[in-house]
Amino acid sequence: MSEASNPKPESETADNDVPELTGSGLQAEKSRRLAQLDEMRAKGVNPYPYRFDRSHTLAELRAQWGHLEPGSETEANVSIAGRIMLKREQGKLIFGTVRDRSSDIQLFVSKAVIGDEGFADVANLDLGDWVGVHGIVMTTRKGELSIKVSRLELLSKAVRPLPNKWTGLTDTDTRFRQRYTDLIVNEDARRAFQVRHAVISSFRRTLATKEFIEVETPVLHVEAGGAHARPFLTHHNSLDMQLYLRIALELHLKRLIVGGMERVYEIGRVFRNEGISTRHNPEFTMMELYQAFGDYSEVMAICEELIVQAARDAIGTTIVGIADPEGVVHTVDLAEPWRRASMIELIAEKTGVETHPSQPVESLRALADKVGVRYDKRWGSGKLIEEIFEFTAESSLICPTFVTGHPVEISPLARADRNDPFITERFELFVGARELANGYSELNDPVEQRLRFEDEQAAKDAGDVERGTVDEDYLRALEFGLPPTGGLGVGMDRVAMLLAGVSSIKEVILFPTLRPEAF
RNA sequence: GCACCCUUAGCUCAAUGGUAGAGCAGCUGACUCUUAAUCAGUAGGUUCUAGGUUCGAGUCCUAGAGGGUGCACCA
Repeated sequence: MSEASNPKPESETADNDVPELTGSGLQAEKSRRLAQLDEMRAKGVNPYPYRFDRSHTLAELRAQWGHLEPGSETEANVSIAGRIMLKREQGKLIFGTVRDRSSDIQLFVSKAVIGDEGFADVANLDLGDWVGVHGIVMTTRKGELSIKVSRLELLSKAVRPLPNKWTGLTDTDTRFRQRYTDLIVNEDARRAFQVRHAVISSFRRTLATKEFIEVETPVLHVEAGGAHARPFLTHHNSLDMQLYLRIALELHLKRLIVGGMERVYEIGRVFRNEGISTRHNPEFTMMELYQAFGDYSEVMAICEELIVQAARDAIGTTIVGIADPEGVVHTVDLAEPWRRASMIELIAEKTGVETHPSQPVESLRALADKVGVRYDKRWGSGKLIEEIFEFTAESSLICPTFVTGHPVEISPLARADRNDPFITERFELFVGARELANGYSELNDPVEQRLRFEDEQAAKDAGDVERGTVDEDYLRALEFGLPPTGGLGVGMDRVAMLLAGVSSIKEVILFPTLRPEAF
């Protein structure tokens, strides 16, 4: 602590023994800081104390004293804690910036106030150190709200230097691998995760007002059903059995509707063993809800309400900028009524050709050829229609759009449309050309569900690895009676992306999946 | 999986095939109202890895590693 009295000559004599203390490479820098810790311990000071009691967060401090006149000095003695982000030394004065989770504040450290020893301790602080500060609330002559420091204690030493204080950390690899560093120096990163949190908590509040019950269902599945995706495979030792990580929440949640819970939802991680892109992470977060006695139009309304409310809660507005696939940003008000259009309507809009899943595959293959969609010989009319839709129309769906009327063939868990046996009462929500949500009137006829499962199994047996199997327990549940039910699934990461205004899913997943780093 | 691009100091970035530099962070010194403080000085490099071409490679070639973007996959 008394380094003012014996500053550097000693460490320079030590240079001969500890060459790492010379220079300013990373190793030398760490050695220098670790040596400070040794000096503190030698004086009986614990450089890693157990706790610190603060009187105010920095936001509370700003709320209470944010409007002081320049040159004011209060009687208010406060204690705050945070991380040193900036330091400006000026002879017998040191200015510092401390940041906590809520805000930041300037420290005003005067040698005359804090004393020689305390002043030397402050001078020895490095950017990144955690400190607890006691002092008086004041403003400088220029009006900057500050704390005139009477005492400062180190709460934890940063042994490794922070990235550039002005440019921050921009290397994406390092940002994602060392998310802690990213969060320290990049305001935008902190903000994106605040938005994500606000979205999820908003969903929970909205659903609570509608009397939905939040549940947790298994992640380890005997059969990976509820979606078309390749699963991750794992193994349980004592049962000596193969298990899958879930690819969807759907089938367990609907069992709960059979059980009479009527309104359930789950926000949970699902896992799909597929490619990684700006829109895909192998593990991501889905919200699925099921509501008894409702159909797809009812959950469509809930979907709209959930997302509009989340926008208000997370960013305080329903107006967002949405980039189209060309990168042009469109200003969109999410509060406006969302467009509803059927898949075959949208295909007709783009191609001028009327399609329907009842048509023979040949005519749809001809259209696919015409618009340039590659297809598999095993695909039926329904799958062809979906592919044609994705290829021709999807990229133009910038404003929120409910696409409805998916063919039965591609919707094994959705109920057929009450007016058209070839399509389902299903919708997908597209915003910014990205699929955000999916919902339908749930198929509750156990006999028809078995036939659909058998079609899935046949496709899987024919080599389509993403298709499903016959889930006998789920069929048994349906045999006990699933009431009319509307179901909804929302990709929470993508909603967070939309509202945070970021273009990569990695910006809203704290620790995205990466190859392991070589150490 | 395929194509293209990137990898240089702790961080952000320079460097016609010809002695690897700067800013920030660090260190030393000056400075009692700074705000990315300023000023003077100083130190810091396995140029991602392994080969190759060349009198000479951060730069060119080959292979590999990691990352990014696009495509494929993703109902």
